[in-house]
Amino acid sequence: MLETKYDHKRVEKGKYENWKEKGYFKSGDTTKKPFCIVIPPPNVTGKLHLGHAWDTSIQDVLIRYKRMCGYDALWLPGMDHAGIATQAKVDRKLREEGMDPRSMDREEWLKKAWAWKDEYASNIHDQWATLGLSLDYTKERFTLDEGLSEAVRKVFVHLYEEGLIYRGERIINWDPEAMTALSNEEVIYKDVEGAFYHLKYFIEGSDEYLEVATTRPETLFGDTAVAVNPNDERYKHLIGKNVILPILNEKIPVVGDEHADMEFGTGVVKITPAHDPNDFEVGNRHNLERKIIMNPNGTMNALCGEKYDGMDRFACREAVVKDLEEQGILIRIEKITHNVGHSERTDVMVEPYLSKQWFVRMRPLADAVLENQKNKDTKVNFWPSRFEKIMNHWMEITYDWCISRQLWWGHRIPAWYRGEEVYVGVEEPKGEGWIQDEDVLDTWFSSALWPFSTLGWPEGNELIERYYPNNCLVTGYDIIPFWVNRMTFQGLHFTGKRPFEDCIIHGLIRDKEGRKMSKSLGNGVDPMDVIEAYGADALRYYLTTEVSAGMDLKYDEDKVKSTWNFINKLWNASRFVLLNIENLSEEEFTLDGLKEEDEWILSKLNKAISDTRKYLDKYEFNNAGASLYNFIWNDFCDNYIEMAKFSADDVVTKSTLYHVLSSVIRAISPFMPYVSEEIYTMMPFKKCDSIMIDEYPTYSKEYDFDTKDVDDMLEFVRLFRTFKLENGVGKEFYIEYNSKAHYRIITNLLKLDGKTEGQKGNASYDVIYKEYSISVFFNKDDSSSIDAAKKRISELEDSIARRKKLLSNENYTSKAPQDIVLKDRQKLQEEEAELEKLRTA
RNA sequence: GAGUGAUUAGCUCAGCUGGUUAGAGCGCCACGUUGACAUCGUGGAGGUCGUAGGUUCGAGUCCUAUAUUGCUCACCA
Repeated sequence: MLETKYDHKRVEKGKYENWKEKGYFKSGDTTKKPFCIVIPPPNVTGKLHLGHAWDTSIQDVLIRYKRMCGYDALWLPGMDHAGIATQAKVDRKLREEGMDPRSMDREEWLKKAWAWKDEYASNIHDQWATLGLSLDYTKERFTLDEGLSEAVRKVFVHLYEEGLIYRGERIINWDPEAMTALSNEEVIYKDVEGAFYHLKYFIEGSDEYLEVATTRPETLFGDTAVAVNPNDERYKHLIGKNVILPILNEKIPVVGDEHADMEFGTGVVKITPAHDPNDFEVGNRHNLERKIIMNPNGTMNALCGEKYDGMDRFACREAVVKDLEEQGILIRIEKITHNVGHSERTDVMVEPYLSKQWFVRMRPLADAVLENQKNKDTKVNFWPSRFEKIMNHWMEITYDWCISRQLWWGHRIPAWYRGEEVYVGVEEPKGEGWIQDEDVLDTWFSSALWPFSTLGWPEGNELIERYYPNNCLVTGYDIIPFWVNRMTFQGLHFTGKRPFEDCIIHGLIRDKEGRKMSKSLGNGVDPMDVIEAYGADALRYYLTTEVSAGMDLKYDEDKVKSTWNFINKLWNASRFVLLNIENLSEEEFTLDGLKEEDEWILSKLNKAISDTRKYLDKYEFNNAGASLYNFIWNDFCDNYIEMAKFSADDVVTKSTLYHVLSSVIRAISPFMPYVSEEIYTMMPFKKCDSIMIDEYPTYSKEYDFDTKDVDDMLEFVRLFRTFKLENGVGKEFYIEYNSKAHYRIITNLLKLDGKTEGQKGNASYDVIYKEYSISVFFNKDDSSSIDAAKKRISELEDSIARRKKLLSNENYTSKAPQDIVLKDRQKLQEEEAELEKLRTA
């Protein structure tokens, strides 16, 4: 039998292993309609955090719900190799062990990385299990699997042949620590303290100079021109002349280019084509030389002169400024705060760097998405819909995607070189002397294929046929640019279909103060610690029902605690029911001859179930949770169970208790799989071996009744209690029933049995509501304190006056919908009747 | 600079296509251990829904402006 207290550790122990062993997580029953979600693959870099717990809990609620609704539910698990993130961590670990990762052999290094992957994958599996996620492990994939790698090569080659992938020299975002290129999305802009250094660039053969302001004086070694606006009257005449580049004392031309903004600064810009994207464009327009003056690790190279060769870029800035000052070139230093790009993974300042990289030509792919989003039958539907704008905006402004990374951990680019020859193909080219590109692809290049590569694409097979497009994708809004957008254009391009019909977007987890959870702030919370303290069920319910769709969530442990209390409440209600229906058999079970309170709770149950289903179908998990919470706590525990106590021997009461409890635990099971299973197994009879393969409860028309009478009685009970408390009636009092209404439930709930005999007190009061009226006599020295009636009368008078005024407004009665006006008229009548009774009492 | 959210009770949040007297949890106050639960029960206090206009018979909800704050994107060398 159940303990008096819910023990989450005992309840959750062993259940997951049992479900997994019995094969309940497996998909593939082709007699059913398919429903498929693929998990956003977590990085194999570490532990899952609260954000993962939130994201996966939502998916598990959905998949369990659909499974119980009779779908062949596939939730496909997997992980992401997470190129740069993993490589950075593996390198760090190797360094800690005294090894230099960069001097290792590539194959040797990869062995270490795979060992790391295995270790972390196993941690993640344990965490998934603890969370209770019903993932179909028979279909688990990893982004570096052979099948997925083949899909990646196929996509690369295909896009190359279509001219949508090309290799070119461009300014890209360079991470000098990881020593790799980055995409725009991997760059995070932060405000930093900096300065404008105003410098003199002397005009050749003259004492005159142009005043050039720059935030990066160390890049002057790469300057190959100075630009002024061709319409700028101040400098127009200088176009075509030369200026002297400081320190190096080289001649560089003055060019006229629109890029120079007359309004900004001095109107003169130094042009460094190899180290600034705008300057690169200017350089192209004027055929300027591209001087790369830095090494890949962020140190200066020989072009900067002997003094600066090998110096770190930041040390070089200081040294250059000092030299310029000594040479009288530095006019002044103006302190400013500006936005500077940092690497998402290593947090170092990103260097705009001229480099030969592979790119995806985005425009045609993005346009296809924009076009498809106009078709309501084939578009990706966002929930909430406002997030579609984020995707569309990105599609409108996106430009070519740099996909090559100078890393080892990832899919090696399927391109081979032999002298000037380039070969791009799925397989290695035949013949001697071919050398494969050393670089790997951006992690997101492979994740973009996840919805179909995991199902076996490019081989056409029954998995693709059956589960693609996926029904849903669940992720946070921060991932839309990185992932959702790329899945969408790749899906459209390669399968001709959207990758998923619905894209459910949630927010970010923040700490109690609203700050992002991060390692540097030390405000992170480990979901495993929360589960240890309150159980997976409490954490899951809390995360999935706390906020409305798309909103951020401020994590508050007290709320997890109160969710635990809610589960304890459900636990104890179940305990009461199970104690009372211990020997109820399936044959005895009957819902014939329902009492009015039975009809009442069954109707409330119906409402709760249909609301819950309605909300789950709209992915409004918070509303679904609230509807179950209110039903369980208010209707079932506070009211029905109290009423049932007075007829607990009745087989109809027992059957009703059974029916309600059985429905409730099934309805809440997707949120709380463990505790619902525990209660399910203790039911005297049940349909299945596990709640997770039983049916989700449905609305049943035959058990929908008019509940007004019981609602009225409960309202009377509330008024009676209020009166007793406010007037300090205490336990000793005497009552008289004043009307012929039946008082069975009221008498029981208020424990009025035996209150019709004994001493009448000196004070008295009539509690009246609708057809119910009871006079209460009790002892009180100061009977003048009884003002509850006055209070109620004045409430009624106010309300009646308000309503009369409203109903006398012809604009209202003629323009408002008639059912609403009718309701007002009825309500007015009721209030007037009640007031009349109170006055005559 | 552009886009997009938020602003409702002390705190954290709900509030669907506009409908009467705006809800929940936690916290607070009073009372209460009757055999599911004190991790509980009963009752209560507490909000002019950021501000100013407008549309409407009727606005937390729609429109305009504005303030504060968050996020995304783009940015000035």
